[in-house]
Amino acid sequence: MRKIDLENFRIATRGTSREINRQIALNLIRTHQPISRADLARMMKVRRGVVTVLVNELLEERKVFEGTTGEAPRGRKPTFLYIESRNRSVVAVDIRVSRTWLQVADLLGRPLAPTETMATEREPKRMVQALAKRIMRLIEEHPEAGACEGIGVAIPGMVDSRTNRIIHAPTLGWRDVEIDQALARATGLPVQIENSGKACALAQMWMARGEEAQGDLAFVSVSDGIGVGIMIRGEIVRGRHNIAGEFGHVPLSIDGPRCSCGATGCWEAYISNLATLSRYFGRDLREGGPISAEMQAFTIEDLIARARGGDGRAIAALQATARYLGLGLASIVNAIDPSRLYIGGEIVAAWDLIESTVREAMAERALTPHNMMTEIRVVALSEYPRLRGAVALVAAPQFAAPAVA
Amino acid sequence: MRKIDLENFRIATRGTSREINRQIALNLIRTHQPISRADLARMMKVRRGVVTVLVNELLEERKVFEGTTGEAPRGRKPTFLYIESRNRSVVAVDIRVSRTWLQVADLLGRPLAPTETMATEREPKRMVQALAKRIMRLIEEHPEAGACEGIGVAIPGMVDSRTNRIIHAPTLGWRDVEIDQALARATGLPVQIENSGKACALAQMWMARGEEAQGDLAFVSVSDGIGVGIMIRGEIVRGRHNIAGEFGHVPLSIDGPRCSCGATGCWEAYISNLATLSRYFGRDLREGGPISAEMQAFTIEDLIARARGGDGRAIAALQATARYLGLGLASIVNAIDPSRLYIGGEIVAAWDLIESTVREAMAERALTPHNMMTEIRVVALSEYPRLRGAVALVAAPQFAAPAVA
DNA sequence: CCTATATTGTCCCGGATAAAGACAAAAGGC
DNA sequence: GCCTTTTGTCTTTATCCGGGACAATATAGG
Repeated sequence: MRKIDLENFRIATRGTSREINRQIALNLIRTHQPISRADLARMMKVRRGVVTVLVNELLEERKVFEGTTGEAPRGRKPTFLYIESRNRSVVAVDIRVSRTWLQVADLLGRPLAPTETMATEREPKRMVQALAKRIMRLIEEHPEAGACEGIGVAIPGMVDSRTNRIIHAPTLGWRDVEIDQALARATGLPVQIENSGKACALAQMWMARGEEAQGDLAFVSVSDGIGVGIMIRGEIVRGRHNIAGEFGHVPLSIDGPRCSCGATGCWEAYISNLATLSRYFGRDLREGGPISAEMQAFTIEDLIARARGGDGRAIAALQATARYLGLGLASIVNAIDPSRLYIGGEIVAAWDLIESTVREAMAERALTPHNMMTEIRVVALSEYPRLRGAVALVAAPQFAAPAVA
Repeated sequence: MRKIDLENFRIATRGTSREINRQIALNLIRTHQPISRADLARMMKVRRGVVTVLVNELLEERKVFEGTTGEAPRGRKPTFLYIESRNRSVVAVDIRVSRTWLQVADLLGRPLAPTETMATEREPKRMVQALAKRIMRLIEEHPEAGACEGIGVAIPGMVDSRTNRIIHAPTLGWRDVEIDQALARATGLPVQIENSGKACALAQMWMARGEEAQGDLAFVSVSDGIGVGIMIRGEIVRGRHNIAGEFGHVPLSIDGPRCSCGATGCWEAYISNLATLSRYFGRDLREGGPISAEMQAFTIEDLIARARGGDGRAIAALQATARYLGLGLASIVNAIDPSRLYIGGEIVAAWDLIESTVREAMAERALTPHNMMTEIRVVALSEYPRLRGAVALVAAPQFAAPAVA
């Protein structure tokens, strides 16, 4: 039951019904392709006549195309409909401190070329220039991908959803930076920019099929920082300043270790990669002492390898992180009660080692038996969730529900 | 940007546009009454002809009525439209351990009779009988209120939103209890039942005017327990099992005092009335020792009175609670980024004493300057937020946006 | 009192849409 | 060759928004 926003509503006009039904049809084709007009009509519970009209419009707009004719046990054979994803591509960009990843994908998120990387320039203007150059080259090198419909950029920081400015990206050291318009000018393409946690959550919702596409979800990315994106009723939870979802800075213990945000005892201070490595090297989490050269050169992947090799201290460090991960997940579960949690980040490579600890910790604090059992899905690094998120930034709006009432 | 729920969508039919526009008109009348057809047309940016048709339907359904003619500097005088709230009433019920409150109100939440109370029976079946009897008497005693359209019940516990069963109400000691159907049978009226935090949030959103009706909000009720309700995009955040919003059991410190939920260090364990009183009486929060007879007879109102009288220990206890209240609010602000926070409960009687402490603590952990400044509104006990919430349970659905796509 | 002007509310017609059903097209079985 | 089944298109009808005309009502000014 939704209240109508009386400061910002949209009257239904003559075209509204058509718009709604066309978008439903488009989405059913997206999730069920290949599909015939007759099947569409059955799913939508309308007459085939209506579907014919809707599909004709979608064909004319080149949003779908007619493919092969299918098989039927009797009667006329159906002509299959598909989303027009040929000749329509998206460039996805994932900017992080360590490196920047790029990918060309189609509108449904399927990669059209191997993932590439480039160095991340710390100076925003130089970064935009380098990025634009790289994107143009990428597009030229892949003419088979077809016309690029836009660039999606995932950023480890807060983005103003109205102006698209980067308000603050702590790890990059960017504050109040505008890159979307500069990038759009340099490439001549529309640019969508969003916080990476929110982008990941968006992709999980839009690219899921069947059961997984249902219900609310939270995406938790465990990396240098903790990125969280929340989808409720098919929408990103943004809040007033588009900074909702910062569960990384909800405390586990208000007098816990110091966090990069200035507060103490944030979840992030317990489970970031730095926190896990610090535990292994015996660095004082609470005071945040100097980082040794040895630790500097050591990655979370190295630590996981040592844990698999039987290194007791590595195992202990991982298990401690796992426990705190589970305790924090319980906070999300109690606050949002999502249907599913997605976990990404380097640490999922050790999921088989930590899963039981995570679940136990979560069960400790989850309020109800149902809550304790909340499904957890691991998103492997090889799935490039942030790049998929960046694709979704461009692709999802084309399939979104029309705003009405 | 919303994703269409493909398992549960609604096609637009011939009547859909009309349904949408009629509901927009109804809501504009609700928030702007008295209002003329011509003004409605201007607000909706449609021709007056369309409004005439919509309003005629609303008149026929007895949802609005034509009142006096207004004044105009020139030209034909407008006939004002009003929501039909005469002859349509709601019975609101707020069940709590200590007592049960009742009120008769009109559809817009305006009280039609003084609030009444009755004892709360601990046995559900007996409670339903007593409640039904009391409600029938209340309706008989107030024939001027008009036909009762339903009973709204606010409960300090978790309610299954599908079946309307009370899953667990810890303070009442109820577990898996069904009272809505029994109450409906006994009274012959439709019954809506909901968690009191969610009901309060619903009322704040639906009964607000102007600026206050905009944006997302969270309602925090500080009492025996901590009830939280969250409204995002005009909808209650329910989650999968209708238990979302339990920020009361998000920790401030995982090794903090024991909480009634079984976990330790929950926000509730720091700021519930019991926690504040325990601080005053020097009772060990961490171990949760026995409650002295003196403390048993002492209420939070008594403590506030002593603080106002200059009792240093009372002031300290209140300030400690205020600080923890602010720290927990920061969690909500970081997680949801609402436009406004509403605070209810007995402690708001001391708001002038604790406000600065609350805001300082909130600022300590809020992530951005904007976040720190999140508006806080105090809801006095005399406004009976839970009763208003119970009214909203019955009234709001009549004004809700039609579910489409 | 009459006229011009302004405002409100109603009515009618045209174009767009969904609903229902008829019809053509296509394929297999007897 | 005819019947049945299935797909997809086309036509008709009722509903609804969009636009404009028009009546009703009130004020200002001569």
